[in-house]
Amino acid sequence: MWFRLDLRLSDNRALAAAISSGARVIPVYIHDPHEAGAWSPGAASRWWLHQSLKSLDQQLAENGSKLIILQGDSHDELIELQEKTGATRLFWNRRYDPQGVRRDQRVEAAFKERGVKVETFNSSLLHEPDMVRTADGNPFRVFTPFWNRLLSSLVPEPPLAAVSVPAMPPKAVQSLPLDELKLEPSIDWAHGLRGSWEPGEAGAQKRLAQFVGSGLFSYSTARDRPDLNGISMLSPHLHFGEIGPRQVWHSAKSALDAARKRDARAAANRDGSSTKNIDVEVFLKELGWREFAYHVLFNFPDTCDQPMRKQFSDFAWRQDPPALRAWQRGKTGYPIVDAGMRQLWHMGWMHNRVRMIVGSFLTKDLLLSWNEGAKWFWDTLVDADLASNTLGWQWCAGCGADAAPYFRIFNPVLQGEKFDPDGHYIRRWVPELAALPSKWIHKPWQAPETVLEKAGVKLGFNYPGPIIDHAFARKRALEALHQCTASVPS
DNA sequence: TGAAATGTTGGGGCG
DNA sequence: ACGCCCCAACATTTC
Repeated sequence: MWFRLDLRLSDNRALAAAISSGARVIPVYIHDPHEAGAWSPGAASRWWLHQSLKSLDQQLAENGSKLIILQGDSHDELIELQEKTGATRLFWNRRYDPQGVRRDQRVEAAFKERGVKVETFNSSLLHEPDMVRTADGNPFRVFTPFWNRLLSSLVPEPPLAAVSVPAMPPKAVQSLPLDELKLEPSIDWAHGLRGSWEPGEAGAQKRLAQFVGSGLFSYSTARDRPDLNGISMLSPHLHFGEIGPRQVWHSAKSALDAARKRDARAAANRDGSSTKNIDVEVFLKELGWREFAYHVLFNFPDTCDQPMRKQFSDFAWRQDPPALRAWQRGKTGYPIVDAGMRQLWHMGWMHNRVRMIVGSFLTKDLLLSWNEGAKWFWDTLVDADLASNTLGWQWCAGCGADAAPYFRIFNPVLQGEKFDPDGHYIRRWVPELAALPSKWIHKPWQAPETVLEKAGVKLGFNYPGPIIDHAFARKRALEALHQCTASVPS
């Protein structure tokens, strides 16, 4: 059983099939740092991967089995392993990113040639990324019709229960010690990650239970509020396959069914206008965006570097290293932007509403390339996922599938006031502004001198003034992007 | 899964 | 009573 981004024992189809084959199962993970080229896992992802592998190995140890860890070219290592063990079959769950697909094809061909049967499964998506097409046979480029089509043609199969993995003889194969993969940082900067997350299947299940139990039925409104805990935070667990989308889907649906039954029993004198089904619908739609991201990346594999809309191919994004650095480090002078970037730096994750705001700020206010944003997120996010990251950044820049139109430019002050009305999110992540009254916390440069002084804020000294004037930046972006998009439609 | 500019409406002040 | 102006509130259009 070749583990990759499916580091769990429950609802793992390849693993379940391997075990039910009745043969002795060798669980193996192969670390190949060069395989994905520029999109090899970033620092935050490697930290997570280390913890997740450790967790999986512990789970396997409880069964008397263990995770065999290897390092090197996947194809070569697997061939060698097969020769050593005489394995007769190879199981894995399919990858759908371009590099993963190519690698899998190569391995599959090699093993077929050697007479070893390869069996592959889908455990990471609700659908095969090339399952649905528009009426004229093309991949979808717009989310809503994609999702409608998927919903009408998809009955997510129920998740599989956890399996117990048969014990392995003690000296079956040599495994590298996990530490030897050097996934963890040599200078320990990961305390913020440790304090925020529990990588591994158990941690994923806890998150899911927590969300379904207390956040699901306020999701449709609370999801936009970075100052609340209204979201599942499952993204890194889903990325590493510590939990699968079928499990999430099923859990949300079951909770809805249960709630409906309760409501029906107690419904005597209520109007029955529960919005629970809306909440669940909106939540499941987010799984849908994940599916859409893979649909797009699978069918347009060069979009991780290249804009999908070709008129953006030679758009003159500015070069401005100091501005880029200010954005990365959360020192733009716009509190909501800085709060987001600092949250990212601290915990390897950012609320999605704030991702849109910082993405708009980078690409439209600063006119820096979305590629820069994608690279930074790739290195700092624990949920860095090639499909979602690519779709998200091209959405922000306006050059991708179902992207924000060029004139949609977020005002960081208004966004802050709308989605963090009491400034709690700012106070948590930008402590130098904590004493400012809510009225000014999203625009400290407009606050009266006396207010700033009382709050201990010295603009330009302990908190930067705005790195750029938004009204000016907006006009500049409109002009540049209008030029770019006007010539050729689509 | 925006924001700003521009247009419209209607109440109230006031000559 | 009437017309005029102001302007807030809301709606529509434009970027």
